[in-house]
Amino acid sequence: MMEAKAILQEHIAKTVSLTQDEFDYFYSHFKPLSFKKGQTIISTGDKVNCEYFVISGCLKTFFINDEIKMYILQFAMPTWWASDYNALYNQTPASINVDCITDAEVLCLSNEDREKLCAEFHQIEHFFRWRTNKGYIATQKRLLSFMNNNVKTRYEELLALYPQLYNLVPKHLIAAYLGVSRETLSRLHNS
Amino acid sequence: MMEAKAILQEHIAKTVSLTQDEFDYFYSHFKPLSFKKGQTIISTGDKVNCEYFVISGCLKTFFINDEIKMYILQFAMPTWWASDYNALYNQTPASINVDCITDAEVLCLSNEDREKLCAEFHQIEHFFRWRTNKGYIATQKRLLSFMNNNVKTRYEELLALYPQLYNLVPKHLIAAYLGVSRETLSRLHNS
DNA sequence: AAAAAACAGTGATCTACATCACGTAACCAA
DNA sequence: TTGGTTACGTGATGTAGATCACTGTTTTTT
Repeated sequence: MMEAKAILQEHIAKTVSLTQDEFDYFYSHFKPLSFKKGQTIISTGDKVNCEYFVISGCLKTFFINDEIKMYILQFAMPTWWASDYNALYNQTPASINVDCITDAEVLCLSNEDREKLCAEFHQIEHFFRWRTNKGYIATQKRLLSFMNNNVKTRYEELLALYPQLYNLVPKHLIAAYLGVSRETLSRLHNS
Repeated sequence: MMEAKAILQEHIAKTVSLTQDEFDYFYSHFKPLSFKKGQTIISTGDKVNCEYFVISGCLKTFFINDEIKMYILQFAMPTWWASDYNALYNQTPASINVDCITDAEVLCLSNEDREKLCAEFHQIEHFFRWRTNKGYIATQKRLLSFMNNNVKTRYEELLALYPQLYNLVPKHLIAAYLGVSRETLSRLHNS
């Protein structure tokens, strides 16, 4: 966990410049946590207080329909942020879940602390505006791809973007991200 | 166009409080524009300089695939913002289009001016962070609905959220928003 | 008012993907 | 080692929605 601070600092520095003192203060609000493969971080119905910055490992944020089907919104890799943002910002019970695909180390930031930091430091508010911006644009692109492309194209798009995923996560999770049955995904290889 | 300023002011006030002087200064960066039904605001390939705040009428932002199929990302109604945000923020050529479903009045804000205002006024940066937040959460919800629900459910969801749409926009545009053929949407009524 | 364009409904057929069912291999934990 | 769970592949069949083709109606343009 030695390098968690450095990883966050480098991540922030890509968008805004903080003095070392400012960053130290910023970092002091994060709580490092370790999780084992399979552990749950947020469950449907929970009160959501934090968002999570991934240092190592891989999380997934997902929705379960009819207690049966799972749809994955995001695979969260190192330097990605994950939470149920709807629940977090609106202080409603979680409607999606977050858990660990692999062992994972994360930094946890509470909603209150984020808002406090945003109010205290204009630069930090700027950082979070840009972070959300990127998420918004990426989600919009994914929505378009969903409307526009068939499963095979979306699969190739995903692997082009995140080649590590192919070996890191089981195929049925990739299917759940693509919104397709695992059988159909399996058959895609042979065509 | 008398009330454009009041409409924007009320919209902003829901998220942040600016003094009248601050708001006057903020407003001075917006340029009022009027468009006729059918007019194009942003076309694929354009350099995108502005985002648009809708005062009256209805815009659509959409993507055209293979010069044939259209997918609508957003119907922009009064007090909504519209642009190709990917192109706007990353200064790349537009990949989506914006045009007018009805006659429309909008307020136009340039990318430069937004960033300048955000840098000058912490509160304004805060406003734009929250606006993007809401867009991000809404887009994520729509993505989930896309994965999870069939056309009929998505159609009912849309009409529940925006009852005006049914009479305001032609059915084939609603089909293009739902990502379904106009024939299928038409058949939905009878079932 | 006439012509043209856009909008809307419906039948027939096609297809991508879902679902069900089954078999096999890999990876655990006791 | 063994039994159990999870992952993966593949055939058979079902179905939501796409596509094509045609018709009628409403709106816009001249």
